[in-house]
Amino acid sequence: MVEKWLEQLRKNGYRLTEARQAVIQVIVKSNYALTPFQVYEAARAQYPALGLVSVYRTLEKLEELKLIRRVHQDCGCNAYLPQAEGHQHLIICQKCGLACYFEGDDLEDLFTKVGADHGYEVTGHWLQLFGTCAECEQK
Amino acid sequence: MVEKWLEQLRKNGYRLTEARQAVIQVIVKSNYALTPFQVYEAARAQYPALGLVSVYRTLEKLEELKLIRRVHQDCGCNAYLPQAEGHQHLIICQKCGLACYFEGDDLEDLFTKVGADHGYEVTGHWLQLFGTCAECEQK
DNA sequence: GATATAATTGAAAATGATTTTCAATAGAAG
DNA sequence: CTTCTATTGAAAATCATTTTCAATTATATC
Repeated sequence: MVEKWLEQLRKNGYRLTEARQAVIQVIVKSNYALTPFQVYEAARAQYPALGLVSVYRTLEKLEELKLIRRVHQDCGCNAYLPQAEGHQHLIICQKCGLACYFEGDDLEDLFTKVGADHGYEVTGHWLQLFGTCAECEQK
Repeated sequence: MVEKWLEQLRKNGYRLTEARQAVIQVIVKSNYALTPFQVYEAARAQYPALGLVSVYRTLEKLEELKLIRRVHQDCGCNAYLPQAEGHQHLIICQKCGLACYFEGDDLEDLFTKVGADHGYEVTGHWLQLFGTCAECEQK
């Protein structure tokens, strides 16, 4: 998976630097939305010379290549998750932050219709569920 | 409508100041999500002594009383709209920003089920549609 | 491998939005 | 009208993010 991301960077003319690899390593396999600072802290374990600025710049490129996506929440809109394949939506646990994707193909038509009923040509949507994950539910 | 909001403020022990009335007047009837600065600029037409800080403080209280809600978009997450009655979702025109609410009662069950399929107890959701409004469509 | 060159880096400064501080002001109640 | 306290606007502080810039380093070429 890391390889795929590195390949994407290379294919688009970006260099494979230590800073970028450290950032990717942290976020590529995360089930939790991470802020730039959280990525910074975690990635410094592997590459202590890393600067926070490079985290911002790397996240920007990964988002541009659609390898990650920004996650919006009440508590802030500056956290990132790996982007899912195809068209998927998020469920996020409000206790521990565990994130999980689900398919939502069947919703598209519904949204198009609802929009049309109100005079809008629907071109996109945001859907995100909040709840409690199985593990947090037990406690 | 303005009266209802003022009543809500009074009922909760807040004073009815000129600053607050100016802010309310601007946002209460808006079909467009407004940033604190946009509210500030518009409200100063009515009450020139208004400070930006008071706009922030008033928006905070209106949100707390659930009279307005924050709107998240790619271009920023600091704009506000009047809150709709009951459980409604938003459609926003990507060209002019015109916002419109629609009912979404029938979606609740679906979301609960999708969550359960992934081991989550769903407690809330965000749904927002993006598109082009009828007027912008013509151009 | 050594070299050239342009992208990338980290640190520091700048920016922009938001929050806090504080003395002055003005609602609300008596 | 007076008292009391919430609220105000201005200025300063804060926080996340972006820009600037000289030094570094990945990559292509020799």
